[in-house]
Amino acid sequence: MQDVAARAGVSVKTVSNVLSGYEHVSAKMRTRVMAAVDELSYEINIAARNLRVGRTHVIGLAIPELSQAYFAELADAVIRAAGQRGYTVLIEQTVREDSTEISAVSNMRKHSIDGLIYSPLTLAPADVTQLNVDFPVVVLGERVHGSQADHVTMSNAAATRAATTHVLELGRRRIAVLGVQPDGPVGTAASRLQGYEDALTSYGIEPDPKLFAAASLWHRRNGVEATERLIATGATFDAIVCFNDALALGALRALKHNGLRVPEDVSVVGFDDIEDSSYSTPSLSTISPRRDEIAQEAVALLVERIEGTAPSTAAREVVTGFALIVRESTLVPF
Amino acid sequence: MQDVAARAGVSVKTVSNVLSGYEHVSAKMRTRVMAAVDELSYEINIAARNLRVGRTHVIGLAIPELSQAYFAELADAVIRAAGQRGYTVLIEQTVREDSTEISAVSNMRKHSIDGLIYSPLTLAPADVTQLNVDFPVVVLGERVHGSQADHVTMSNAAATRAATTHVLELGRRRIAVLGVQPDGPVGTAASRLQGYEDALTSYGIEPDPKLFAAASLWHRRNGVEATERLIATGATFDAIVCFNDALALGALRALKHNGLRVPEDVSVVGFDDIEDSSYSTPSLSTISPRRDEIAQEAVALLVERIEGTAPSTAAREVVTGFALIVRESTLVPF
DNA sequence: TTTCAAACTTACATCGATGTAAATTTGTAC
DNA sequence: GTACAAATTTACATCGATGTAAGTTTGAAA
Repeated sequence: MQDVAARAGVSVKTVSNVLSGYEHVSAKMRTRVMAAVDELSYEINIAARNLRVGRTHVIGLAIPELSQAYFAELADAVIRAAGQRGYTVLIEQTVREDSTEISAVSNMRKHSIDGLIYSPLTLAPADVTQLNVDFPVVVLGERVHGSQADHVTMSNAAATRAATTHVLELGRRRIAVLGVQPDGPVGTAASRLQGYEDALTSYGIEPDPKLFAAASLWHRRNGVEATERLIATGATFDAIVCFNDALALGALRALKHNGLRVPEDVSVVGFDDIEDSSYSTPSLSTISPRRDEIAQEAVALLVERIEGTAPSTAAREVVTGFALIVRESTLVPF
Repeated sequence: MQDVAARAGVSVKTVSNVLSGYEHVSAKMRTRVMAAVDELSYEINIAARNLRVGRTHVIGLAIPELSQAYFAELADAVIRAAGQRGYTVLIEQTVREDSTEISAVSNMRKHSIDGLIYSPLTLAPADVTQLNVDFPVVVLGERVHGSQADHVTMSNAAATRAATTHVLELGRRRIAVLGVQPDGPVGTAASRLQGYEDALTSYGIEPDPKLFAAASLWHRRNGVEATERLIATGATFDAIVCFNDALALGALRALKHNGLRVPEDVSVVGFDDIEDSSYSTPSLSTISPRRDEIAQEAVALLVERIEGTAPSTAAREVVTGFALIVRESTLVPF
């Protein structure tokens, strides 16, 4: 920066002012400095700036696993949203095969991020309060009592109700549900189960625990296993509401394997609208969350906290929309 | 750090030595310092260390798109491999919808990473030499003449030859190929095309350009479109070798849509072994690269360069293995 | 007891930017 | 021509760690 200042014939501070976008800099100075910057192909030292300013313009994104399509697509959306605001994203995977440590942020990086977007999966969002970090956190998922953090969530209950109502309208009445948490209702799974039960109830149907298929993880594998188990119990069903698309794709696989046709014998509906859902055989009806909207809102809330421009210190909750996408897996009426 | 030193009754430098793992520190001192660290729940300031040391222990990973399953799974593997060596990964997406800029590393972050793992897709790896960065780079893909960078690659040609030979052994003879680059052979696509042609030739079959289905991008969408186009030309074929799984999954969809049965009428084989391939209908035969091996090798090479422990300055090339996974899409003999 | 290396301390410069505050120049309106 | 705000400069401290180099203590071997 010294060199640039010398070359442009201005002071070091002026160069700094130009590069950090200080308001009161004349256009003349700005061009002169930028010319010198170009000539010397100077690039500012981020580490020094970080040290001095105390900010890194990096935000963390804590997700269970990048290899799950939903989270990969979410990460993509968050990276783009953050990029628009001049922030870089550091991804932390919270489900790790190599250690028992499930801290959302490795201690090493605690002080190199300005804030965190935290997407817990089956974890109860109460864990958020245990994060114990000194930067702002935005949680993806419904707000829980006592949480100080901002939350961005979709209407899980309403969306699952819509999905369930959709198959009810097709005339299905024995509707299984896939993805129930075996250890009692928490977080996202609890809300989705609520939506499912509400829909049934409003059709005068009593939810039947025999049609609850548990899955602690929501991978394809678990969808296959849970569906096989459900079939093995001898329970009869004519539809499956799945708590995410991976489970649903696994279910499709297991149903076919057992000679059940989709959608003729069983309607299947998923949740997430990951890319695969459009291309599976049959293609999957699902709930499409507004991923970009979620990402934008989460980044916006977080950046407001980081930069101190949030209107109030009270925890906020943003609820994003969803859409029911009807594809082949629920196409044929009963 | 001052406070910790005072609390432990040692000098600041000793604290620094303990925390940075300096060799000549007695166990007594180490425990004493660590106790003080715990009591004050002190955490070292990364920004200051970065500034002083000139390293960040962050490596960049430049991939086309995180939302593509292959790259998400690769990123996952790289993050784990890097984590084992004490490095954090910063992901850069090189295909961006929002700008024309396709620089592998945004200038802002150029100086906050110690090295880069670069996975070009359709780009010719020659672009690597234009990267013009002052840190080491490891390229995923075959080494090109003149490249100074280390390369980690799988045997693309051999793997595609194996895939093609597999369908030849089933008795298929009119074998289409999906994913050919429309603008001439470059990079990965070129190697895979070579392997396909080699396999045909060794069976005494002349490659037929009418069976070349071009796709500039390798998404499911392009697989559908290219397959539809291929069918529309009226060309007859009894197998499709696809340059990646997304294309293959798109092809499965298009074939079904056109009343062609897989594997009875057409054998389909993919490349990458992404998770979906096991769960599609029919499940997809494919080439499984050793993703973990690729990630481990790439990180190892890069870290050696960063830390100056590489045995020589000459560019190295590591070739990783692969496996042919046979599933339903190539199950029935002709 | 002597000797020498390892362990540790001390003091200070340094990495490269930005904040502060006071001083000076420039520019515009009256 | 004066007044005043904006633009700019200057000088320096500072963010929090680590490298250097010289000096002191400790401990084990000769």
